[in-house]
Amino acid sequence: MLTTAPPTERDQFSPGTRQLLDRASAYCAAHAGRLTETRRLVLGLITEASKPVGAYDILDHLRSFQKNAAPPTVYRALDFLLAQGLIHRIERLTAFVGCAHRLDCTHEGGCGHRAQFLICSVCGTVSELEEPGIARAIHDAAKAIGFRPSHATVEIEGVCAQCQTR
Amino acid sequence: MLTTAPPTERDQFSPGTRQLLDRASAYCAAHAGRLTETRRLVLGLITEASKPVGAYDILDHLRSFQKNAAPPTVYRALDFLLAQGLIHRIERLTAFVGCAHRLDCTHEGGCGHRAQFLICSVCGTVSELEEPGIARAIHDAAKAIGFRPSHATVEIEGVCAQCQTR
DNA sequence: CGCCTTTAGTTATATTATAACGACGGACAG
DNA sequence: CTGTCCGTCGTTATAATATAACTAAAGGCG
Ligand SMILES: [Zn+2]
Ligand SMILES: [Zn+2]
Ligand SMILES: [Zn+2]
Ligand SMILES: [Zn+2]
Repeated sequence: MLTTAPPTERDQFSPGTRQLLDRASAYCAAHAGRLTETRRLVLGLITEASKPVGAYDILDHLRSFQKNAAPPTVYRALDFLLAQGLIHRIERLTAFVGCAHRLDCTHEGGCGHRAQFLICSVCGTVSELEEPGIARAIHDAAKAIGFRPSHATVEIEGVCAQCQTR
Repeated sequence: MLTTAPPTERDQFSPGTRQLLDRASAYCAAHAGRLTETRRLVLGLITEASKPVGAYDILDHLRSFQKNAAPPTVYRALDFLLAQGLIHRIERLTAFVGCAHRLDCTHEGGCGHRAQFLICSVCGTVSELEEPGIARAIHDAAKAIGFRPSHATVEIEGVCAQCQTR
């Protein structure tokens, strides 16, 4: 009889996603990290989603690949991907999105990636900005009062262009 | 024998805090809200703290006044205080701070209060900014891509001036 | 192979937040 | 006065998010 092997990413992820995962794998290797099977699956699941996904949503889907996945499985993968800069956490949604820029960053090693996020309250999508003007305004305001910033969370809620036309 | 009455806010809150609570009470009355006893205690506890406080920290302290307080007790008070603009939620800390500006706002009714927060990663204090430059940069960037913003969360992590000198 | 480091499995628990329903009390119309 | 309405609160249970702690396996390397 045929054995019922668990599905692989090949069954579930689009070619575009799998290509991104391959690039991410190379990126990790170049930064002293290993995009292991679990991490790759988690990044793939986040990439395939069109909206931010919660950790337990990821866990549910991950279980279709690995039946014994548990919360630490997901959180460890998320920690790694966050450290590599391959995903972002959206604080206001307690959810995660893929980074739109990291793999295209030309600064080899420690690109100071500072993004802002636009959250559409109608369709739920999140888009990522890299506006130097915002980063500069924040930096200047902090400097003016002697505060040394290390990281800024900027999450803008509103209605996206597409949802305004409906 | 003397009855062991539970402590009142008079026993626990400083005169400055109690004065702020009186002003907040008048503010609520002017905005179709009632600063009830529980809400007043929660706002007082947040005001007395020098750092952001979590909902369950508030609950612990609230129980010294009301022994049967439960999570919904605190969260309902927090929801009210957030709606009135008397406190802010710091997303990155999952904690709450008193608003530094609201009671001084001169716009009667619906002051469009848009603040930014500086979180010191050394001492844990949070200070509130109102930088028009940051708000404008955000608004301009959103407008440029057709996004209509309704609210922006800006939380800047770093080291405060005081902690840098040590 | 033998050793060490990283990664992952497993169980339990911590932390934050909300659902649901009934009771109570003041405001107010009749 | 009295009945109704509505905002508030008490209470119990549960949902949703996240981590601690320990063990086992896997991979890199001399
Ligand atoms: Zn990014
Ligand atoms: Zn939209
Ligand atoms: Zn404020
Ligand atoms: Zn400090």
